[in-house]
Amino acid sequence: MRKHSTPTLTDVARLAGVSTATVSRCLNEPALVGAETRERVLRAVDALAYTPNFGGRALASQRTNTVGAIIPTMENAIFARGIQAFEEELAGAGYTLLVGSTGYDPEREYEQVIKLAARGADGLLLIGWERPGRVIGFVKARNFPTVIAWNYRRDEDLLCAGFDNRLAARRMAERVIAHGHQNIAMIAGIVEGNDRAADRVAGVRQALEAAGLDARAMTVIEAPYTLENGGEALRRLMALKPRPTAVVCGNDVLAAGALCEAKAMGLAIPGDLSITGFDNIDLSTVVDPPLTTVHVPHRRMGHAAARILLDRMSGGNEVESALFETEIVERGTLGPPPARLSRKRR
Amino acid sequence: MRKHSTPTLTDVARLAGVSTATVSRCLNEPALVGAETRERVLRAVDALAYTPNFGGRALASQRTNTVGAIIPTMENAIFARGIQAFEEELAGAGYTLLVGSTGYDPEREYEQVIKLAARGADGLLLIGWERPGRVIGFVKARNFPTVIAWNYRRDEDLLCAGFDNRLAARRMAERVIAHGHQNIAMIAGIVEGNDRAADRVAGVRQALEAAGLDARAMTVIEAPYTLENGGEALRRLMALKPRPTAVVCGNDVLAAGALCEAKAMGLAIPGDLSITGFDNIDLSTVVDPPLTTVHVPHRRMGHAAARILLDRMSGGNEVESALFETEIVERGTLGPPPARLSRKRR
DNA sequence: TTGTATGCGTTATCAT
DNA sequence: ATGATAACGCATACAA
Repeated sequence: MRKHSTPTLTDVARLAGVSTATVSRCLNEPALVGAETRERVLRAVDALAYTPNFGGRALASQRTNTVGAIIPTMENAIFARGIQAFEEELAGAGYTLLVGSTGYDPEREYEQVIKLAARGADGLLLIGWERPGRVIGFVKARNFPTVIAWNYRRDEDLLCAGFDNRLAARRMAERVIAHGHQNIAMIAGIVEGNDRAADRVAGVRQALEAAGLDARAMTVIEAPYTLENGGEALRRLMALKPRPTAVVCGNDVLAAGALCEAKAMGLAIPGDLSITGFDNIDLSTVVDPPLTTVHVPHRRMGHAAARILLDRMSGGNEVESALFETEIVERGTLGPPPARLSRKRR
Repeated sequence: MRKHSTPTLTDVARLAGVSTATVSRCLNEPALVGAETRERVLRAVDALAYTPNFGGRALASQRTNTVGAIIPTMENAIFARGIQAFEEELAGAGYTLLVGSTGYDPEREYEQVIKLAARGADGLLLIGWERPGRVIGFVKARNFPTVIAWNYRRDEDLLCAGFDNRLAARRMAERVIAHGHQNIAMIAGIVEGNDRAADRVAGVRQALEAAGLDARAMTVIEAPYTLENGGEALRRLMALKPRPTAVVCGNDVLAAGALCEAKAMGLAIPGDLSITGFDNIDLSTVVDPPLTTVHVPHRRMGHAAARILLDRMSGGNEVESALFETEIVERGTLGPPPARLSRKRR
């Protein structure tokens, strides 16, 4: 006896008194089979609780109706909404989504790509553009249907569904500057190997420069996206002299962490300090005061990514990359800087 | 040309000038092959960027080194930590985790089980006990290695790694009562088909009863775990006369939503109203005031579930179900009831 | 140590 | 409309 014996096509065929070919047809092209036979076969399928073996099917048909998505993390909600939408659209077309995460480690991403390819994924979604050459090399060499999400870029042979992280961050920084801030610091994600994080820093720098402020003097603390890191970064920022009057964060989680820590330090938000987020995840509405942040149309982006990929997988070539607009949602953490300039003078 | 042509064992064998069997051995049992041959084979593997085809391997070996986990949702963080730990332990033993979600729909859970079985999963993790008979029927009929997590129960043939949801909720309610509350309401998850949610309600009822309060009179609002639902439920609760002085929530997300709404209504927490959560996810630390909630040792539970499953998959039978203790973490949302009794008298 | 040969469960081609 | 049968890519029992 096998470990847990599973009925096979042969079992069904025997029980129904037909050939395996007929059973297979019943399941895949029911139209090609006689009504009465079909009846009998389906009864047998039911009786045995038969389910087609995936490996066998993949081997014989060279397709899996499976696509893989590799995201940096499942731990926080950043990717949940977009991937969910991606999955929905794919499911509608009969595809199953397999998702793997890397913990922001490029090496693990490569492993995951290989693994998904070995599992016969028909297509692939990757987050962002910056990664070791061999991942892209693999994808291009195999002509593997792939879509890049979460960051927009023009590219000769890879399509994407994303937004302009640099511009979005720039707009937010401009808004902060418009409120009167001159001394702005930033808490960003780890920039190395993460083009979204890097672009967000670059965007803030651009805004400073355009406003005639010293962009290179801006303090940027990089840290993985956790509440604790946000809090710790804020503490370091508040030890600076002069203190920044606004902290632009590359992510809502960092911003929420910073916000809590600031309150714990007795700072009034936004009275003493302004803080902004990025992503507009649920978390940003529930902190007090709620975060002023950048809204990203995650769901639409996920849907678009799926449509692009479906087109590529079916050999199409007409769909184009999709660029999405972001939007600033002003809530409670951005205000004018405190009017303490006089203090210095004394 | 195939859609995206992938090198096979045969290609590697040809290039290395050996048989396919030798190549296979090189990859699976390197010790059994000569050093010089191995060298040559591995070079060929590298040159072709060969990766074993998963379907072929599964078909030939009848194993996939894959286990499936089916969870109600990936949307909020409830399951993230535990599943992460589960995955880590599994990865250490060479297994890959596939996770599917159901949106709390039992029908979809059945589909996912079938799908994972068809994909050749060697084992399965399910959340909680209550589900339509055919899922359990399938698992038992196939003798499919399975572990139940997130809720402890003694069972003749299914093992689990979980905690006592009823008792945990009861202890929390006892704590609330000890603070002097007599009029307690509850915001719970949807109880139907969710034994964790049901047990938590039952636990609170037990505590009331044991304290001589009218357990059946307690108002319970059931809702899916979202911030909005928590907020809306709170509004309904606050319309009750007399108003409850404490709201016990079956989940941190509901509690956070309720907390925000309460503050928006101008209520002081815990001065005017006490609120408690359940799960101790990150969210609970970042709201203001931070949530008093029930800590669940998610990581240890995930690890234990993995060890149980690994044992079952390797034909073992010695590991037992694991029961974990929970712990109340008092933070800022539980206090004594407001002393307004006099008001009624006037 | 290495090679030969068979079978895993399915699909797809070709007959009938 | 249905049935034989040859792949698909790999692991493994057995032979050498």
